[in-house]
Amino acid sequence: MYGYLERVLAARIREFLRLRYGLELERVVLEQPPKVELGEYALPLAFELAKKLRQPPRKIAEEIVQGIGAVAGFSILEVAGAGYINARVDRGQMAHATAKNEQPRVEAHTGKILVEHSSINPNKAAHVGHLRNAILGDTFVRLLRYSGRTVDVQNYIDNTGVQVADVVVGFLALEPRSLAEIEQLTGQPRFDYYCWELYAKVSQWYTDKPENKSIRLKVLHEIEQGGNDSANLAELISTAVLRRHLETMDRLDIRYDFLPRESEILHLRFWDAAFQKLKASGVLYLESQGKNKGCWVMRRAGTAKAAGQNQGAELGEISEDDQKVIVRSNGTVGYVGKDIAYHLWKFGLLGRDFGYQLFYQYPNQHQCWISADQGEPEHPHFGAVEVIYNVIDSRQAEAQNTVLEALRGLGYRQEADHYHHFSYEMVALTPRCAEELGYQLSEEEKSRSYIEVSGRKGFGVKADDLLDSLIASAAREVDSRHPELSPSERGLIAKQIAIGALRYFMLKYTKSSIIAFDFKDALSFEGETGPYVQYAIVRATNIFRKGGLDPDVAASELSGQLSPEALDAFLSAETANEIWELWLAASKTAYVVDQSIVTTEPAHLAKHAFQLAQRFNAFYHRYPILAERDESRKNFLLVTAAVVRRELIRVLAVMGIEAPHAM
RNA sequence: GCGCCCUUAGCUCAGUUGGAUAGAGCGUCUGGCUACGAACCAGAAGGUCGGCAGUUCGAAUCUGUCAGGGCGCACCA
Repeated sequence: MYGYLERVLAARIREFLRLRYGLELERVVLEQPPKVELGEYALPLAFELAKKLRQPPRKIAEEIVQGIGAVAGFSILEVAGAGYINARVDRGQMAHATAKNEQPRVEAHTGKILVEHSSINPNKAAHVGHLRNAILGDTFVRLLRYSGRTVDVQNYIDNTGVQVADVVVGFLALEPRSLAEIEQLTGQPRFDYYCWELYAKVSQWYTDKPENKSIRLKVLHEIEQGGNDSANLAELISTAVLRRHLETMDRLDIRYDFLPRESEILHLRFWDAAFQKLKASGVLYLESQGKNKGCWVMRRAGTAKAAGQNQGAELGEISEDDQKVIVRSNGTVGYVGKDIAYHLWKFGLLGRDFGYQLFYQYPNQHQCWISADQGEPEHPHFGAVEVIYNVIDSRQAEAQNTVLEALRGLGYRQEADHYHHFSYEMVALTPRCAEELGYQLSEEEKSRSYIEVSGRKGFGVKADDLLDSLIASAAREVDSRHPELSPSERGLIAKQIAIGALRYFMLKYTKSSIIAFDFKDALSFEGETGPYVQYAIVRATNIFRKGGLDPDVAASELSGQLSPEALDAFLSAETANEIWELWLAASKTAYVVDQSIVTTEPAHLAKHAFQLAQRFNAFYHRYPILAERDESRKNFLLVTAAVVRRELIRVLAVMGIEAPHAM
C-alpha cells in the first residue's frame, strides 16, 4: 500500500504541475518526514521549483497545496518548514486495505528473466564465499518472483577448467587409485571434503616443484578434448562434487532449474557460431604484430578509444595494453570468448541450443536439468530470455564488461541494456577466525582487518561445516528452552533458526561491503539477526495461541469486523503514533521489494525486516493484548499483531527464511 | 601506470533519486521477568561522516584534489 499511495500522489503532483505551470517533471522526489506526526510523505518539490518559477519555495508550496485539491487516499496536504509539502494519508483507509491484504498491482511484465548464481568450480567443497553468492542470488530470484516475474535459475558449471584438472592430477599423480576405487570414493557422504584436501595438496605439490605443472597442462588438454581417461575421471569427479553442491545449497532452500556446463559449450561448438558473428561485425580482429601476434583480439572493457576511431576493427587500432585476447595463437578460445557465446545463447541470439537431461530431483520434487551433448526429447525450454542477472563477485567486473561490450559491438543494444552484472564483494575471514581455524599468521596479517580465503591453500570455512555448527548451536538453545517438544520438532526449529541466522547474516551487508567472517558474529542469535525477526513472529504467534485463535485467519476475520472508520479512531488518536508507525512499516513490503529489485540490493529488504520486527517488539512489550479489557480495542490490537505477523513471515520468505512454530 | 570499489560512534555496518535534529547492532554502564516466554524492552555515554576546495537555497550523498586501504588489468578461469 505504501508504494501504491506514493505513486498515486506522485502522478497527481505531476499532472498538477503540467496543467498549472506547463512543467514536465521526470521524477517527483518523495520521502518520509522525520517524524510521522508531520505526515507519511514529504515533497521537497517547492525548493526545486523556486528557481524555475522565480518565487519563494513557501509560496509555491502553498499554491500547490491549495490548487491540487483532494487526493484519493489522503486526508490532507500541508506546507511545513521553509517549503516542504507534507501529505497525510487517511490512516483508517490505508490500514483497512493493508489488513485486507489488498495489493494493487502495477502492470505485469511478461518477459522471462534469467538469474545465474553460485557457479562453484566442481572440484572441492563450497565455502562461505559461495554461500554469499548463492544466498544473494537466491534472494534476488525470490524478490523477482514475489513481484510477479518469471525467472529461470541457472548455475554455470565450469567442469573443464584447470581447477577440475588439478584434482584429476591429484588422483593420477599423488594418490593413484583405480577408476573403481575413485567411483567408490565419490559415493562417500562428503566426497567434496576429500577433494578440498586433495586440491590443496596438489597446489602445494606445484609450489614445491613448479615442473610438476607440466602434467596439469597435459590433463587439461585431455579433458577439453574428451573421450579419454582424464576426461572420464574429470566427468566422474566434477559430477559427484556438483551433486554435493546441490545438496549443500538445498539445505538452505536454494535450488536451480538448469545447469549449463562448459563441456557442452565446447562439444556443441557454441564458439564457432559466435566467432562467425564477431568476425563479421568487426568486434574481433586478427592481430598481426606485437606480443599478441596471431591472436584474435578485441578491445578490453573500460579502455578508452583514441580520438577519431570508430569500431576498432582495423589493424593496430587498439594498443597492446588495451587488447583482450579472445582466440589464442594456437587457435583455442579463452574464457571470455566462451562466455560471449554463452551469453548470446542466453538471449537467444546464438542460433544453437544445448541438449537437456534431467539431472537431479530434489526431495521437494523440484527438477534440475543439466546440459548434454544429446539430450532427452522432452525437456523444459531454457535461454532466449529478455533480461539477465549474473551474480558474480566484483573481481570479474572487467571480464563481465568485456562480454557486454562484445554484445554492444554486435549491435545487440537492447540485450546489452538488459545485461546486469550483479556484483558483490568477497567474504574474507577475520584474523581471529583464521587463527581459530589453525592458520599461522604473520604479524602483518594479524594487523589486517581481514584475510582472504584461498581454496588453493585449503584455507576457508566450508559451507556444510558452518551449517553444522549453526544447527548445533541453535539446537543447544532450543533443547534448553523447549524440553517438552519432541526431538524431531526441536531439530526442525534448530535448522530453521540456523538458516535464518546464516541467510540474514549474508543479506544484512550491502553488496559493496567486504564481509570479514567471524564465528562469533555469524553464530549470534541476538540483535540484528535472522532469529531476532523469527522470534518476533513466534511472539505474535503465541498471543494467538494463548488467546485460542488461529493467527493465519485472524487478520482477515477480525479486520472484517473493523471498518476503516473504526481503525481510524484507533490510529489517529494523539497517542497512536507509535502503533501507526508499525502499521505503516507493515504496509511497505511491496515497496521495499521493488526498491530492492531496482537497486539490486537485497540488504534493503533485510534492514526492513529487522526494523519491522523491532517496532513489533516494542509494541509487544508496551501493549499486553490479551489483558486488554476493552473488547473492541483488544480486537484492534489483535489485528495489528496479525497483520505485522503476516508481513514479517512474507518478508522472511522472500529472504528464504522460515518462521518457526516456537523458539 | 590505467580502471573499479571502499574510508560514517570503541568495533561491525545502514543512510534510496542531494532535503527537516546523521541511525542501528555489538561492546560498555544503569534499569526492567507474577510469562501474550527476557533469543526481549527502556535509558545513558559515544560522531569535525578520512582532509581540503568547489557546485547548491541545502552535501555523509554530486564535482575536483590529496591521503589511506582493497580489487582488477595473462595466449588462467
